[in-house]
Amino acid sequence: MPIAEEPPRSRRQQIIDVAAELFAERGFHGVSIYDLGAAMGTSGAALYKHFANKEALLGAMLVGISDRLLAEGRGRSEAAAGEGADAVLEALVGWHVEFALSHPALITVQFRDLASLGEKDRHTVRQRQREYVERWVEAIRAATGADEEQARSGAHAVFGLINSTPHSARLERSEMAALLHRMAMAALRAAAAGAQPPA
Amino acid sequence: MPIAEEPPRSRRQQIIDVAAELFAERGFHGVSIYDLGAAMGTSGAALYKHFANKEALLGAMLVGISDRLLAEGRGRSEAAAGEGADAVLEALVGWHVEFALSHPALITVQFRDLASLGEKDRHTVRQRQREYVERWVEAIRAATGADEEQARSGAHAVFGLINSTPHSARLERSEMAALLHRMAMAALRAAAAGAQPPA
DNA sequence: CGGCCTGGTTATCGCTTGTTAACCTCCAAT
DNA sequence: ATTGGAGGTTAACAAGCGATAACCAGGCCG
Repeated sequence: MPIAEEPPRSRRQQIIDVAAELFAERGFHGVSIYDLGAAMGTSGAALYKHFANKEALLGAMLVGISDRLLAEGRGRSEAAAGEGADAVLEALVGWHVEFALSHPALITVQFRDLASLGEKDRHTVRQRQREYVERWVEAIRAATGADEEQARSGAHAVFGLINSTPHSARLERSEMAALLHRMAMAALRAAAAGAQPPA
Repeated sequence: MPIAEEPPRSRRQQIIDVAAELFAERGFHGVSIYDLGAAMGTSGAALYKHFANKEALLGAMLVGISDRLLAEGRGRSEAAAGEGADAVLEALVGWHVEFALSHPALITVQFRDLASLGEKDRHTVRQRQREYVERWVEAIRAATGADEEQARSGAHAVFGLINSTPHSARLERSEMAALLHRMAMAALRAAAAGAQPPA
């Protein structure tokens, strides 16, 4: 049997977790297979029992995260759909803030080392990201009346805002979450102000 | 004479510019000296006529940018000081937006590859950055009444928002500038809402 | 008991990388 | 005219990298 995909979790995931930390600090190319082994308490080569190569490790990491981000984002926004357009946007913001605060390393790696991915994985991740952004675009348009391009650029800007978490991190977590949430919502509502007056 | 610092500009700066582009795409460790040479139309080793080593190139680049960011930020905020606290904040936002839109690659590299710097340069850059942030913190506190930690985290968040530019870039430049400006100001005013009611 | 996955080990290979050395070629100024 | 520096060349090197091979220990299953 070829190197399969299944072993449901735990060793593989453990490696991904410590790798995320290292990649976030020094970048994909800045971390050697030897470093990874050392951080796991094993020796470099052991990694190849779990991943075909270094690139595949990054692939599993980034596909995993973009998958989760999208799935949960979709779930939460659908759950809030009954409560109106504003509630959907709040749900998305809440989820993204929560995720960014819980996994700063993953956030960092995701759009620092996307370019180091193999073509296939990169394509997959990009697709998930596009779909995730699309959710946001729809929610923003519905809640604020912004036009499509405003909404798209606004969404990216707010990702940048929320993802800034790894670079500051002074406040307590709950305070930080509240701050980011507040700022993100205010920024989004301001995004629309170009075309329509606030609907 | 040891490898001096002076040649006022042009070849050295030219190298820094194309290096910034490459580093932004693939990261510091993802770009080889050979790649750099090729992008300059010369051959790898030629680089050592201008920089002591690869790290020194990155150093010159990041020290240069943090220098400029701080100097101009200081200048503009002082120029606006007469027109009130709000004008100072607007000036800082305006400058940062302008810079981010003009030099997306530099922005990307600055806080993607800071960790790859030698200790000395890293220290220098960090100091400039801290001073720059301090300007923002003061301006935010004066304009919104936020407390210190809120202002600091808020500043970082807004940097993230504005620096998101390289990742979206669909709108026309002037529209994008207006959008980012609007969003940034709204986010900053929302940052205060934790402690004081809006002053 | 015997077998065989699973997750390790060490040794080794070949390629790439950063860096240096030695040499060449224009200008510009003495 | 010559000299010297600035900027470039090719060749070579040592180190580090990703990857592979061959081998080994233990726990679970028949």
